[in-house]
Amino acid sequence: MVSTSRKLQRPRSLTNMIVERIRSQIIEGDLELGEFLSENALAETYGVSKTPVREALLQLKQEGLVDIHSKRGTYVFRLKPADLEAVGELRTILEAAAMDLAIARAHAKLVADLTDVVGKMEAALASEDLAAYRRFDAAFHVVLFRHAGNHLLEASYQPIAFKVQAIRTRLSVSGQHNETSMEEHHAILDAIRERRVTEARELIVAHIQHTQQRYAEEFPSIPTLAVARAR
Amino acid sequence: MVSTSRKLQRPRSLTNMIVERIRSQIIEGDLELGEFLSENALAETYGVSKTPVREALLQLKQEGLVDIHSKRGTYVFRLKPADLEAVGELRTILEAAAMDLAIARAHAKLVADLTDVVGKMEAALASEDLAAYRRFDAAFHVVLFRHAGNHLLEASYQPIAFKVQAIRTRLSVSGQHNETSMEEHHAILDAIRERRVTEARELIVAHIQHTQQRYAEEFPSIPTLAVARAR
DNA sequence: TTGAAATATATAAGATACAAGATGGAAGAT
DNA sequence: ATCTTCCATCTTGTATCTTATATATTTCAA
Repeated sequence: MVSTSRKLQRPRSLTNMIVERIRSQIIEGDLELGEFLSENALAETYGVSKTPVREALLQLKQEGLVDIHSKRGTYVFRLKPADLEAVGELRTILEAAAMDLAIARAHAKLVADLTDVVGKMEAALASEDLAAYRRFDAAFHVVLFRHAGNHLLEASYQPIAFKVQAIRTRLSVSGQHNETSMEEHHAILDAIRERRVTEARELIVAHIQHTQQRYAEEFPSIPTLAVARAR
Repeated sequence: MVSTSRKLQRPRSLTNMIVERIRSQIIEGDLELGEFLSENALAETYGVSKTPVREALLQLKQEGLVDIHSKRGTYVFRLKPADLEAVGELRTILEAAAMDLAIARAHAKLVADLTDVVGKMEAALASEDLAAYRRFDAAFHVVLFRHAGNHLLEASYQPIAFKVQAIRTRLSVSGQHNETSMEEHHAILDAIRERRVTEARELIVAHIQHTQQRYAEEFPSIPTLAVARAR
């Protein structure tokens, strides 16, 4: 009995591992928007056959991270202005609902977890670790869903959650942005803690809309059209 | 120039065809809840190899219609009482939002399409074609999303839409049910037509909750646990 | 008789091989 | 010079074959 809490780490399937790696490359910005993803190349890169690669790409398609064109190939998703709006709108709908439910059903745990996450966001911001800040920002919103007590609602958020992360990576370059974001998260947490439900909902809706608006302003500057068909 | 509007019907992939066939079998009740779906058997049944079958099952998993247990097999989803509640809750959230948006963005088309669908529901009910009634009932709700002008919102509904259909097939046996349902759809359509937005939202929320409640009452009588592991 | 370990079998997961559609450029016709 | 057609090539889509794992069954010992 050497380790006390080793999870017995059941090896995940190759497909899952590849999904996670490609997804994180898209989220972190290591792959460009619109970049071509060759099954053969990916299989070779990861030292596996095309089968798990294909299945991974299929799953990423469901998550909205890649576009598969029949018999032509798979490409990292591209961001059109309309998508940005659609994402913001859907986030507003889902997150507001999730927050209501979470406050009603698991207030104590919700507050505890959010407080924890906000603390980590503070720390990341202080040490200027932007990648970490983005991850905790994502975690904040995921926590809302986790405590909403409806796994289907959580599942609905999943696809756009990744897309939101990918967008965030590519658009949040200005320093001002994160300062404002941090304040907004604090305000939301405070409202939740004190069960000011309507105010909390208004704050989170406003937060999402601010975020979308800032992104929309930066939008023209990003290389949406970058294709980078490297060979 | 023989035919004027033949679409040149590009043949879909085998995977898509199989997805559609299995999905419809689940929705229509030809496959029992919890029934085992063997890759080998399906491949043989449809006269294809296991690859497209696997990819089809993967997609059906995303739609929540099957559960895949790693290395053990794939089963038609099972309905637990908690799922029923979760589905209803999520429907409430999404459909209310979709309706608001659709009324704001495409009122004329929305009213036209809903009127059409309600007419067909009426006809199906009159001729006691229950299967058709269920399809148009599903169509009614899909129309709301189609006109909401947010393809991500529509995509969010997709997974539970099929599940709702599958549930409906298995639970709506009482005649009374459909009469009431018909009336509710009429009321919703009227409210939408006259742009009584809040009322329309209340009506559709109530409609969904009624539906869930009726299902919950019938629930004990259905063979959720039916496994039917035929060999 | 009971319980644990060994073994058998069924099943999916993955690798490899092959077929077929999509694309772009070259060659030929106008 | 420009447009069309054909063909080479690239890429996915599908089939077949092999391996690994989970579960049931059997066997053997206590």
